[in-house]
Amino acid sequence: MARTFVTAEEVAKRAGVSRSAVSRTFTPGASVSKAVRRKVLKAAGELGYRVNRLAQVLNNDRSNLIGVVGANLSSPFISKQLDLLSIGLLRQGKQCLLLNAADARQDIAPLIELLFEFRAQAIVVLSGEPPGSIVDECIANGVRLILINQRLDRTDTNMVLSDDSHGADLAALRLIKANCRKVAVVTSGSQTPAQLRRANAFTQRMQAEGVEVVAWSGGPTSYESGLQAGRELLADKAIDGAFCVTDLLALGFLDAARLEMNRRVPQDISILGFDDIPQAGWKSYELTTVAQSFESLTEKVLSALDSDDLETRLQVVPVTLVERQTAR
Amino acid sequence: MARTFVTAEEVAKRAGVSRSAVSRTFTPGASVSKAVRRKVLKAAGELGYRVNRLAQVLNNDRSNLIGVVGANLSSPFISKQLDLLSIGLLRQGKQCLLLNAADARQDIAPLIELLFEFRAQAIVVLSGEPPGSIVDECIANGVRLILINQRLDRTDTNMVLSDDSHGADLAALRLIKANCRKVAVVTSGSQTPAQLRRANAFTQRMQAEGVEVVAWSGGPTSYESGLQAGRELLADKAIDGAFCVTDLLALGFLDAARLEMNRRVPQDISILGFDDIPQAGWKSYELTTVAQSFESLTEKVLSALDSDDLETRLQVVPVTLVERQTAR
DNA sequence: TAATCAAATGATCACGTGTGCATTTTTCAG
DNA sequence: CTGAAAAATGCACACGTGATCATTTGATTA
Repeated sequence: MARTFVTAEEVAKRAGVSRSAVSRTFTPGASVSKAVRRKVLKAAGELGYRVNRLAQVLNNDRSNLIGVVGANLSSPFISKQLDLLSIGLLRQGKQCLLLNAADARQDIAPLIELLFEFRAQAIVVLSGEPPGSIVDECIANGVRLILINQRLDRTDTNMVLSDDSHGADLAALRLIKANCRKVAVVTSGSQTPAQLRRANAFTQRMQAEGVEVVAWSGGPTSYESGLQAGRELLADKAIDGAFCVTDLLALGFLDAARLEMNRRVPQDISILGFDDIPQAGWKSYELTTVAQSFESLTEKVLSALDSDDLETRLQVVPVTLVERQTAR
Repeated sequence: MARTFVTAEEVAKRAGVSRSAVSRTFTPGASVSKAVRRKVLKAAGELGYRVNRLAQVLNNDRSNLIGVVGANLSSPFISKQLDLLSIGLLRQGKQCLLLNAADARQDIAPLIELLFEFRAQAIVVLSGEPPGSIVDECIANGVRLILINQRLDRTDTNMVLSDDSHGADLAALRLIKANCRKVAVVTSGSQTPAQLRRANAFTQRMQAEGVEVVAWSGGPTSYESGLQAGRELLADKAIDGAFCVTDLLALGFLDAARLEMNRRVPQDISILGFDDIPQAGWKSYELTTVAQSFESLTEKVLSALDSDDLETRLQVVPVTLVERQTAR
């Protein structure tokens, strides 16, 4: 028990060849005769030999390890993202070193430093904002850094993000079309940059159109926070529209409106979300929402990882309004 | 650009000490004088030195890498599991190497072999059944294998699973209490062992009580499959109870019943689920369900990883019935 | 001060690979 | 059959670290 792994040396001895031959057998494009290759593969199979990738990296320096940092991994939005990303990475022959930031407010710098120690080739940040010093360090060490839905004010980092402000604009126009006179904009208490961009763009547009806007903010980015928002905001009978910057918030708000605050949706109030998580399409909700394309986001991230051009730094993915049943 | 990482050698040179001193500075419990440690830390800080964990592993053989294999990472159940697990691993100072099996039916053997190459200390399987040969290989190489909600017929593997049959029993008793006369049991087409255990235990109990049971199976484990099940099954007006072996299925079934097949829940039909995912508690559903304790499951896994006793192989975590509004 | 002992230090080895280099074997054309 | 080119092979080095060991430094006691 607790035996150690088989080494190339042992395989070589058993096959009656040099260790180099073993190494070459498992190195594509290397020069080995058929006969030797066969002997090596036979011995390797019998012993259960596996190349030690950690030792490989030592003189290869291509670790194929991609660090992924994120929080709230069980939220529908992030988990979908992680799902697609991890599938794509595997397809690219890369491995996914996952670090959970647990709390979204937690500083992710220590996690990224940990990834440095593992010589990660690149780091994908699903949520949380890396401090500038860390970004510098990534560049200094040749580690590619890719931020999702995070906009940093620098030109030396890869950023892939949905078109938040345009999405917020779509939401605003939709509520105007629904003839709303007084609308709520709901964000979570964590106030991520993406949420702020959406809320601000929305508010700006609505006010430009002369519609009164009430802002609400609180709690984590969750269904429960949306519920709470609905309970508090809908004490005001005048509110006839709401833009929740996240679907989770919107679904909670929707339930509060219909089931607790006695509103008919969309007759009495129009409710819009953002993200288009699977639950938004469930029959009990049929939420009208601004859809991010998870597939496009992931595709951009993967291509940024794969290609060697460091040109296209900022990639904005278009969003679309998905009409369902919660807007008049 | 694409500069390489700083090595201990360079730090030593800058600090005017030997490389050994650098190594010792970063090795807890090693013998270094205050003065040298200070010089080393200063130089390391200036150069941005990070220990190379991959090189460490080479003569340490404690990689601290834990392989995690799973499919459907964006499903509420699996993602919650992964969330808790990755947090716990980080807290234990271990790293999480995530491999996404994409399709639940996919053979996970190649993924586990890949983890061998990275010298993973242990492997946690969230979903999918590893072939026996792989299990043998894990043991031969001293890699601890931990299966979640997967019961293998061998005594040399760690298994952590919820008490499926008891849970199914709870569900059966609840439907009997609701005076159901003809009930449906819904599984997905993937028919995982866990799903089968639940369905079988349920069916057995119901039939023992003289209640007629109709089985339905199809599609992936998803909301949509539950919807489909509801549409097809509820053409039969006699069905007055349903046990869906997964909450996702149950929520789809519930929506089909109420919104498409014109049933009142729970007056006309009682619907039970299994898992207790967050959505089950949402106000629009209020699903009565058998709850798995995500926390307990994760805790067992983590302790199995941490401790060195290989005694307790099979750990069964109790389940509880959560009463909400979908059972009469 | 001298003797004893603990602490600190540097050189060296081991970990498991891939690869450059020199050498040997095989292939092929004349 | 011979000579040249090509392919295959083994040796040795490098990758970056932790640990062992002998040696040196510093502190403590008589």
